[in-house]
Amino acid sequence: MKREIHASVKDEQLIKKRRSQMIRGAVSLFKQKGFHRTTTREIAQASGFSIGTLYEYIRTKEDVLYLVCDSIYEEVSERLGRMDLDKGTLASLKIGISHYFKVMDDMQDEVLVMYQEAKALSPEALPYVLKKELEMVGMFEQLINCCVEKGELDIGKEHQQLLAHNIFVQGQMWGFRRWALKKAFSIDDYIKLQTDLLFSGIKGYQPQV
Amino acid sequence: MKREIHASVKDEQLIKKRRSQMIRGAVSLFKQKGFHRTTTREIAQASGFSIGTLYEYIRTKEDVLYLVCDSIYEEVSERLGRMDLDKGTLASLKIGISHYFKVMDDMQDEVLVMYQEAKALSPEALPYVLKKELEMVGMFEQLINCCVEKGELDIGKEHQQLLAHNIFVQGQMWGFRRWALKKAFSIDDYIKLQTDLLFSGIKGYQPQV
Amino acid sequence: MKREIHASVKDEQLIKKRRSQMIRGAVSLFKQKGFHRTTTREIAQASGFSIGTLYEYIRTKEDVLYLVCDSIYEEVSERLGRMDLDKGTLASLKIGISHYFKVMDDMQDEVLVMYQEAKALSPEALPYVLKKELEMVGMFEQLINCCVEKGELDIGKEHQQLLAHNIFVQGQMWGFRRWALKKAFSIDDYIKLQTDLLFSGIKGYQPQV
Amino acid sequence: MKREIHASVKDEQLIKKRRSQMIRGAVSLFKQKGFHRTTTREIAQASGFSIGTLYEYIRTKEDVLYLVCDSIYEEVSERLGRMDLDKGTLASLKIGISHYFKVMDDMQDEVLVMYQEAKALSPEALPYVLKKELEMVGMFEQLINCCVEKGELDIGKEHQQLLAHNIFVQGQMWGFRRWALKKAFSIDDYIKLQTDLLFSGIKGYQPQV
DNA sequence: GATGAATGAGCTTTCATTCAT
DNA sequence: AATGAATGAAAGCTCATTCAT
Repeated sequence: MKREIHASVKDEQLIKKRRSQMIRGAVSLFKQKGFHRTTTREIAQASGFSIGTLYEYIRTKEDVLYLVCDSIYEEVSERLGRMDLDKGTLASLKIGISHYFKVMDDMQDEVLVMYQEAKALSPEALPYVLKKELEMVGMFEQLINCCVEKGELDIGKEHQQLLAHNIFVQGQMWGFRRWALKKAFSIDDYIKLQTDLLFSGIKGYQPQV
Repeated sequence: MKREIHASVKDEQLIKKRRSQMIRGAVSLFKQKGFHRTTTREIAQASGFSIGTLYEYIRTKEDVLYLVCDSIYEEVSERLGRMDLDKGTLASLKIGISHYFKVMDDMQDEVLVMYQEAKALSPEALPYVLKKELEMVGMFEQLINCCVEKGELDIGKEHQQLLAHNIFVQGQMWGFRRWALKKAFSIDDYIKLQTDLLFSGIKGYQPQV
Repeated sequence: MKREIHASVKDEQLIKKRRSQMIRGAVSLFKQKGFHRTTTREIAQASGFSIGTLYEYIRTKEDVLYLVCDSIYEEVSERLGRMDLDKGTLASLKIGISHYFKVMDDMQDEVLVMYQEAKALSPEALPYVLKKELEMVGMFEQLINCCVEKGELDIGKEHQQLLAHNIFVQGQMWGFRRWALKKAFSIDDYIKLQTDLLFSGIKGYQPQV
Repeated sequence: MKREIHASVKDEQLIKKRRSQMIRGAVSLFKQKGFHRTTTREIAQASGFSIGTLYEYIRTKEDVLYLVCDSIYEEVSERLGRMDLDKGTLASLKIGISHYFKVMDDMQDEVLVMYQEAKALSPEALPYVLKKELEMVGMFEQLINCCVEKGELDIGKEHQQLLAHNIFVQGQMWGFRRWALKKAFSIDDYIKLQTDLLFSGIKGYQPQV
């Protein structure tokens, strides 16, 4: 599933180093002007090497986008992976959400970039990215499901699944709607308020059958 | 605030007609390939006229995007505007949400386009679009606030505001995450489940101070 | 030699009127932005009618340039034609020059336009314009030649011919170098000084054989 | 004052070479069809490289015109600069004029191009070109002024200034009126006759006060 | 392994001209 | 006779990609 991006250069160490320079440069450019308005020359320059060198490590401009997206998911996954998914307490769920939201806050720019540019990936690369997303949603589903199994939570399968999506989107939302949210809330406010809404719902309401 | 897009043609009736052809054509193309990968010639062709004619009704390619975004907001606003915002019952809030989600379902393609391409608008056009978004979020805030004032709901100002954002984003989410959601839910499922989650929260949870 | 510019309209009176509107509008535009940077739409607008009407009175954009050039020559010729070419006195030559320079001063804009844009005429139209120029140079030659024949002047055929060219060009020069000349001289200064230089030459010089 | 034309290429040697190819190609095209009727593709082709390469060495089509004008002035200035401006004898003035006219003869095409197209330069570039012209006129003024100071010539400041302009324009005139002058004169005839007219004036004339 | 000059397909936009009304 | 909407060839310019050094 994971696409191997072709490099002409053999030295794996070097590839890693150059690509990391590349990703850093590209994220900063994509953030400012988006993928389409950024030229390969600019990416090369921001990466600290020449256009010729850039093409020693990728085959097409889209490869850069893929590398960027991949690296972002990698980092998010990695940071979320540290959570204990199987505790099965509401407290641990709450901690998980809070942790995720904080990661999203740290990676605002990256999230924004991915959010806006991922659709520019080719039809071959897109599925991999979407799969990664589902994996992450899956983490929240697992977190929630454990609570249900431990009897801490009483919601159906479908509610669980949608809840996981909601949490995931609310994390991203902090990134892509920050033009509106940041005016009103700090990240800590945001975490507190979202948690309240998620957990307590709206008082007095009874779901109808 | 609203930008007037310049047309060389004088006949207002005709401008309206041609622009609506243009928007229809453009939405369908942007949906498939995005704004940047769509050429002006393709837009002209999809609109049913020549490239020369296209430019009689706009000045730049970006004008097309603006017209598309504007028309989408116009339609969404118009359809939401029919809701009764001041009833102040939970039932009316629920109906409002359901109504909004259904509009989002009807306009999936348009929403997706706007969602992904709005950021390609120039810095001059963007504020207008964002303002429109806030207006719509504002509608939900009002809907919620009425319930609070009528004593049907007991949540603070900030929770109200964030709740409005959440509802708004959940509507869009049905459009931009349909690759994942549609597999699991119909729009009616989606409405039912989201309403449940919004209103009942997660049973057993007590917000901490 | 003179090109008939085709008009779809029959009424000769009207053709004359419309074309004169056209020339007035075009001169003012060509002056500002040159022939190539002026659009036919602008010409139509400046003439007070629609683009469709413009094309009822010409066949191509170049026709407008031709009409402009022709009308300028017409006016210059007509005004110069009033001079008495056969008096044969130095005084009358001086008067002729002064008269011509004043015409050039009155018609600065037109002269500038013609000067800069005539070369844009098609190979078919150019000869007519050049012929007109030679006619005008010919007037000065005649003026000079009369003086020679009356014994007022003692210069050879070739000197006569070149002198006529010089006078002609010095008239135009007042138009096309006004960015430099106007800073230093009024038109009356200019006439006085040029006449001095033309007639007295440089004191103390003896032409060598 | 002098505009630096931007090049993407860094090798200064190469820039020089390519631009000289470019100027040669462009002059030949501008001569035939003028600046506006010449396309950038044609310029590239005439220069011996691709359109892409052309734009590595300039930013806009107008840059080509500027480079052409600049190079012409450079060459004319350089060749005139070799004259001894401070000798102060009529003979040296005569030699200067003759030298200048010969330069103009050698550079007929270039002069014609500059003459007809310079006005197409942008308002930012034009002043530089005009300044160059005044510098060259200034050379003749100096040449003349030395003669006056050495007592070889007896004309006032204003006559000196205008005389310099006349000489300058007569040089250009050999280029831009060659359609008429070449029929009658060789360059040597032209030099001889113009010198006669300039220096001896018209016999028998007495300037009036 | 690094460089950057060269390439040309392809893009947006303009505008002279036509023709149905 | 007048109008102005429609047309599309053609223009200027960009930029992803290649490849000789």
